[in-house]
Amino acid sequence: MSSQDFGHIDNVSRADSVDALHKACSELCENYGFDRFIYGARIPTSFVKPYFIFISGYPKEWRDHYSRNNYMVVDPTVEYCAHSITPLCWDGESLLNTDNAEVKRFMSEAHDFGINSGVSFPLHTAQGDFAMLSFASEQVGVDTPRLQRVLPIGQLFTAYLHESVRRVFASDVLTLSKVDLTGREKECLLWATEGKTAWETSQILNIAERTVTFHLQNVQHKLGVNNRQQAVARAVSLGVIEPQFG
Amino acid sequence: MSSQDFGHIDNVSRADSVDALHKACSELCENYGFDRFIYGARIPTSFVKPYFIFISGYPKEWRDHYSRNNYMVVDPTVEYCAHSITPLCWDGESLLNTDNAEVKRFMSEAHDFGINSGVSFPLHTAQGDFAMLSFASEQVGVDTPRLQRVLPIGQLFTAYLHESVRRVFASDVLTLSKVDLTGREKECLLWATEGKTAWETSQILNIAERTVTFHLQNVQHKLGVNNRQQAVARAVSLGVIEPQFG
DNA sequence: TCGCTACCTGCTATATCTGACAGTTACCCA
DNA sequence: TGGGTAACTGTCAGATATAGCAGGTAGCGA
Repeated sequence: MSSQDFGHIDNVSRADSVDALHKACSELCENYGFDRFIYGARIPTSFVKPYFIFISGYPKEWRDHYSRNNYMVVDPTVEYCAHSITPLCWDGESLLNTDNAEVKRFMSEAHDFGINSGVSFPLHTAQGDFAMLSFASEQVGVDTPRLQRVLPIGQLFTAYLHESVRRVFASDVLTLSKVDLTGREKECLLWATEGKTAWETSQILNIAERTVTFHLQNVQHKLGVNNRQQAVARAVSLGVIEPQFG
Repeated sequence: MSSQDFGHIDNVSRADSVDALHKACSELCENYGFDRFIYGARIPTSFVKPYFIFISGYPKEWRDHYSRNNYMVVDPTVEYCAHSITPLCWDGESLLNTDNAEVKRFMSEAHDFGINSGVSFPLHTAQGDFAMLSFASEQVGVDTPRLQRVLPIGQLFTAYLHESVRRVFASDVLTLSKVDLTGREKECLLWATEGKTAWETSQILNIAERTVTFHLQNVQHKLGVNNRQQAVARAVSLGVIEPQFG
């Protein structure tokens, strides 16, 4: 861990364009002796069709092949990162020892594009975002010293990177979580997530049942959804409401 | 970043008891010149009454005072970490400059217990857990070099720590997310989160409306919930279903 | 062959939600 | 004083969910 690493963190924090973000990743990647990097994020705009953001330092041909074949659902590093919080050190060699034919094919094709080993950093946010940053090497087999060096800064860098991505990609999709509900709306929604009916909630809050449905209707409109269960799903996944501390 | 740091990571990864977890945190804390540490996690067993886990190296009196006053909802570090992904370096001095009287009181009371500055590492998981690890110092004002040293390893350590916590605290609350739904059940649930009615889902999946409600009923029973909206809320917050990659 | 699981379907009665009607009260700020 | 917002309430019709009844098929392993 050198003070130079904070230069990388600074750079990515200050980045104000996609190019600057790309450059920051690229520099860190190179600095730690990796050949390629790729960052990907999944924003839960919808469960069926979420929004994806990529910043790629991978070969374009491999990226095209990857998306054409919908490899996101096959890629074992994605599978791991989507459900974990600690970095994954991987190498094609050992991942080939799988009984899953699809994964096997995937890894051998990655090999053809010079992706042989690397490390992936998973990230999850309170707003339901899932992101990961991977550094890849042409080198076959694990290089423990290099991995040990990159692990701490990589984990930290990924967090700052994603923060900047949300800032730079200030598009509509990312402002969805900025719906602000009133206190009552949140309360009614909270009890709805707990499986209470409008009548039950009315008893809890000491108001009329009609009032509860009124607030929940307003929530539905604000979130732009069809019905109560979608409102609940959205609110939970976007972190609009969260488990209580009190 | 020294190779000794991986000793800390190793220790926490291998920990098989609360004491061992406590020891691992304590050692890292001391190693980086901090006086106190505390780890807290919120498990979304319920939105109204989630489950909390603490591993505390804070003074017992302060902890008691803290929980008696329900300071979790006041503590600005908790507020920050609950919604962010990057570490927070804080010092009582600057946090006293707030217009919020409650926060002001909180910080000055923390000061009385020797909590004057520190750093907090937030963590969020795909299973909806929120956790944070804080290191605190009696020293007033920020010590930049020390912070720069601890930032990378702290972020990484927090991830491994939380992973171990979930392993060690293998109680019922943590196994809730292990409900396994059948393929059809997940599909029906997925469309329910998208605001589709049972009839609409039946059209999408080319099955009878009755079959959709049948699967959703099974989901409700498996999750042990009262109705569809609670099923949706639970499934989303526990990560039982997630935004699609395909 | 038996038991288990996933998956599928029909009927009925009641509970609940949804949407559109039409309001009232209180508070804060310009 | 007017305008905005949050909170609150009522009625009614139609859509949807819930809960119980009672089934059927196909595949898989003991």
